[in-house]
Amino acid sequence: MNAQPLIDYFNQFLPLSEDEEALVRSVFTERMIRRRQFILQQGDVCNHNTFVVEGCFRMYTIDKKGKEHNLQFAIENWWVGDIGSFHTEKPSKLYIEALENSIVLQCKKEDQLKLFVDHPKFNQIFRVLAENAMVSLQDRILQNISSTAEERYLDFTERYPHFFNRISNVQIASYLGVTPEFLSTIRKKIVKS
Amino acid sequence: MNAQPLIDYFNQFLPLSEDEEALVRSVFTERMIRRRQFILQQGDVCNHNTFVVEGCFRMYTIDKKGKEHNLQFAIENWWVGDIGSFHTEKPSKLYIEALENSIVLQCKKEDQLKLFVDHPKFNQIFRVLAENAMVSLQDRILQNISSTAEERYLDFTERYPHFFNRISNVQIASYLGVTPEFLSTIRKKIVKS
DNA sequence: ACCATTTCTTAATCTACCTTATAGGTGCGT
DNA sequence: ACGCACCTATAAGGTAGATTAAGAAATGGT
Repeated sequence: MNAQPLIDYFNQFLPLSEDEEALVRSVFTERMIRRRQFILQQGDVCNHNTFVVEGCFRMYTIDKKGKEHNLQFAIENWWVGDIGSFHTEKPSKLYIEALENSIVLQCKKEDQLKLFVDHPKFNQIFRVLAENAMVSLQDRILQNISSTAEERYLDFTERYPHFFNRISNVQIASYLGVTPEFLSTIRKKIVKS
Repeated sequence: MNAQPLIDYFNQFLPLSEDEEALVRSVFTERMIRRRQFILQQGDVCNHNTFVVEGCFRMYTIDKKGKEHNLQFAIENWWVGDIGSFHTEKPSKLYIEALENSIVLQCKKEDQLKLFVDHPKFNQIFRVLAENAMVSLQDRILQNISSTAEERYLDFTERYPHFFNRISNVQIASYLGVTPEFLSTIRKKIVKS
């Protein structure tokens, strides 16, 4: 079990003491997830907070018409989980599925609370993480209500160049909120110009 | 100067000690904002975190074509501010404008940091606030990529019934990402059915 | 090495939503 | 009472993007 990537990650924000590092090691457990495997399914309560060490995930929902809509991708050094369900302990509306064979570090809800109580520094780290997430979510909303699909696609390729060659266009289309067919015509138009 | 609404608000999350209440009183200052007045303009750095005691605000951006797009409204007991700019101290792309004569409580960046350092409890409160905000932002993104304008409007009226009679349809249309004309036809259709 | 599945593309038709324009309504200041 | 600014409604024509269908290319499992 190797929690080092997560400890390195935390140290970027705020250097951890030996104690705190030990606590992280004791609280997070490593798991291998195979491609197509789910770590959360609609109807389940999200009991774990998940840090991606290696691999790739998508978090999505299925609407009344049966269509999937990607809310978020997560690769190395990203967090993934349904925070709403995690907090309220209500059933999630989301699925989280591995797009590649992956390695994650997971922490149960009660253990994460222990982290916050015993070492307030983690409150600060997770506050900053949540605030950063807010900023990018706000950006994305602004984009959704103010840009065309083409502009959103171009921005996506610039903002997430590593996702781009790793995630299929079907998944990217679902993230951008367009059909794969229309993404295809967008791509053709961009290549031409 | 009356910080009681804010103190009541904090107490809902986590009861404050006398010390902490005093700190809140010393760190937040009251301001009256008149209708049409701005508390943030594009290009300025967002130096304050703002809690709305009374009144109503909208936070919006202006795109390259000169169109306004509402990102958020804020009424009593809501926070408003550009967190991205607040953190990075980079110029904001956003405007925050009062839609009604309003009363707010504001706190400077360095004072808020003091709050976090002196009383870690505020780290926890603001972590929970940020996480809650994340959840509703995620919901909104899912809605934007999966629903029609009519569905989004109906959801808005259910989710925010108090906004609804207080904010003009022009502003609501801008929040939903449609033109006021199209919102008008949506409303007509809903009344009919 | 093979078949099955998924992925990408192209094209025709269709719909949600935008644009522009016009007109009536409502509140507010003087 | 009047004019002015702002908000809402209606309608015609236009465009971004959806839907359906069908074929080609790539990928994966066994």
